[in-house]
Amino acid sequence: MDVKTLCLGILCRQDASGYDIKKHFETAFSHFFAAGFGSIYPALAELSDSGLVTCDEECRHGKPGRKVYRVTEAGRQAFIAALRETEPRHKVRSEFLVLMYFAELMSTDRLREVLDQRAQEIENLFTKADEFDHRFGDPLSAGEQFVSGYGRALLKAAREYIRENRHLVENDHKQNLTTSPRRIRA
Amino acid sequence: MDVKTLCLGILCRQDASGYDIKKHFETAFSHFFAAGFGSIYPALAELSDSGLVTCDEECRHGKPGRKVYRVTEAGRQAFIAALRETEPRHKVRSEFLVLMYFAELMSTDRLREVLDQRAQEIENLFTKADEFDHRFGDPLSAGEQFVSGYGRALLKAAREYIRENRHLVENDHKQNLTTSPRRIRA
DNA sequence: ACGGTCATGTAAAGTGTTACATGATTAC
DNA sequence: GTAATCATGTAACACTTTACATGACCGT
Repeated sequence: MDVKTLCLGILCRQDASGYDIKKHFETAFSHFFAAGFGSIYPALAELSDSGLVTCDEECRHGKPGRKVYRVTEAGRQAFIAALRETEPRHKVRSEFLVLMYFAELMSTDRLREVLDQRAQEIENLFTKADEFDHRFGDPLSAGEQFVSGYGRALLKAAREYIRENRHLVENDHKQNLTTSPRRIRA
Repeated sequence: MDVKTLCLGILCRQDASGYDIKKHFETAFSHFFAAGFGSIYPALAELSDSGLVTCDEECRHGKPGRKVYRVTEAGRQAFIAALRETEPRHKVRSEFLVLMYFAELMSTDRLREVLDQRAQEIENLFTKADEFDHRFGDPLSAGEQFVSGYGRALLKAAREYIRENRHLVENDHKQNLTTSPRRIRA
């Protein structure tokens, strides 16, 4: 599922500008999807061209002019069709785990730094999740509740695991970094 | 961190062919990094060109000729440097969670199907993790243990969360899909 | 004044995915 | 015999990331 389709989905919930949509990615979608302006603005232009959304430009004396997009009936149907066809994949790409995997090739100091940084990042994500859940305004939909709880549950598991197992990599007393053992193919 | 660097890392542990490296991505790295042949083979060619690895081609009467790569001292140092400089990011891209987020726009049947599929996928990943841990041959390194345990811990959390919370989205009694409520910007 | 937020957009570069093309060997 | 696994590689395509370019408004 690409950014274009996600934008369409967000617009099925509420009218929004590109900037609003970016905010949505950073809050509601933060723990399972990322998108930058460089993906969002072209996506909105394409959606507009194909008639899946319409665009009202607010007149402002300044240059840019805030553009508020609204989904059309065709757009809504297209998104519902996309939901029917999308494979429910789930992919992780973790440089953090790569570093842990190669712990033997890293200094203890660097390992500690990386683990602390990751632990801190997890705490920040908890805070962000709290802010999202307790924002006032609309109550959370069932989907939002499920997804928010999911993120929280995995965050909790990650925090606990790191706390209890960081010693596995930190206490790894290394010999010589340049001659650490290599396996020979059988 | 790109596929090229990861290939270099894998080669710091053991000599391998492109095919072997693909296997490594599918087993040891499966829950935190993915790479296909279309990334791996060009990466190995580039590593070879820049002198970070050498290549022994096994002569075979057939055409392809298995190529076994070996890291050079320069390559080893380059990888260790990469480990020092790599930011410990951790990104998820989950179409599954996107679907859950938009549960209101999906039929209960489709939601059940998606949840069952995800649950099954998680079970498969547990099986794969077991196979990886209990393979004979080399015992797991500290890094491998940490990463394998991490994957397992998060898998467990995901399984439990889905079991206990799928009702949130499944029991969402929908009215009319085409006119479900939309929020208006404040 | 200055920093943060609001606001839009383009272009190039980087990276990965998919499909294609080929063929031997091994296990059932 | 036939399917799976072993084995390499290219080319086109899709998509995202990053850097650039611009500027108003609001709070302190």
